[in-house]
Amino acid sequence: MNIGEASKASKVSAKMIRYYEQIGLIPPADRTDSGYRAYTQDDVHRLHFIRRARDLGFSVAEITDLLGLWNDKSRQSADVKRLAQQHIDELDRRIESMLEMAATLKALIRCCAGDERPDCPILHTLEQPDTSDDEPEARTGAVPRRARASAAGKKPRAH
Amino acid sequence: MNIGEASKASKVSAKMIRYYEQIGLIPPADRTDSGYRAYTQDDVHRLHFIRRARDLGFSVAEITDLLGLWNDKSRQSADVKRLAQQHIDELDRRIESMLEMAATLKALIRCCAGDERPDCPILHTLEQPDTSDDEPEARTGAVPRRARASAAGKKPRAH
DNA sequence: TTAGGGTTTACCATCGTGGGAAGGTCAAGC
DNA sequence: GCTTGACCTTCCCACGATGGTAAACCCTAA
Repeated sequence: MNIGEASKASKVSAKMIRYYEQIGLIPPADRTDSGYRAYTQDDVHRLHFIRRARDLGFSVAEITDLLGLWNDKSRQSADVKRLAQQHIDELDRRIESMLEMAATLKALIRCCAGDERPDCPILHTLEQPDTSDDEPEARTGAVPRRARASAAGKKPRAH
Repeated sequence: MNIGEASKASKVSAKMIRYYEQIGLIPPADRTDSGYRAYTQDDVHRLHFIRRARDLGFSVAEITDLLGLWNDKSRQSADVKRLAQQHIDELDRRIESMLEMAATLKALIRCCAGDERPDCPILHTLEQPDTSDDEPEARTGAVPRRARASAAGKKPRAH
């Protein structure tokens, strides 16, 4: 099977298939005499597995581990569960971070007239030298802004 | 003020300050005779504005617009509100996408024994050739998997 | 045989951030 | 004065996952 056919069958772009091979996520494909990559059903199966894991937001690094477990017939399901749980935790962290951003913005937007006048609490707030929590560390149970920001949007998925 | 002091005061790293200057988000800083960048209180103020906007998840491109409005004393608050609303919409889309991923994973995890045996519904599901909706287009009101994936995690914020 | 489509590699871009090297500058202490 | 350490400068590289393009090669059907 050509890379194009494998791509269609697995729903992974040819570009990405070559990339996955390059970074070692998948083993180098067999080649025809003329240098074309040749794929088997099993290869497509693995690519599709990858594709579905990506759709669930797993990073390539995490998928490396998932593939390892997938191929390990003596795996312990606890290991898979732990990987998945870690990923869920990460997702939850990022969701939480974005919810906070959105909540802050929604609160600001509610106070903005949104008319022809220049006064705007949104800009006003961005301008303020730290309104709510400012003193460096601790006090309330609020998540440190730094942490919020860091957790915000790693692992892009724009294909 | 040195770039180091401006960095501390604005909570924007020196690296980022230079980068923002390079991409034109902020005007080139004045220089001392020896070539050091020199910042005023106003410059720090602007950097801090940027920092706060980044913390709310605005991209540099969006902040360009926000800064434009900030400097425009004859702005209409409606314009600011529209920008903010668009950003909220984008955040909501990404949150929704990640919630779906997390929900799927949580459902799978509930079915995983998590013990020493190899059987695992998580791997099993990743292995399946598209369980629920498979036929190419439309049918239920489900969001196309493609769209979900694309909206997943743009705009990283890892500093 | 030729035309059109698929494939190969190689490079560039994204976006925002950090890291580091090589060299210049400044201020404090001797 | 000179040294030392902290700072600054520019320039390049890396990340992660993906898309784009270009030049060259291959395959197949007409």
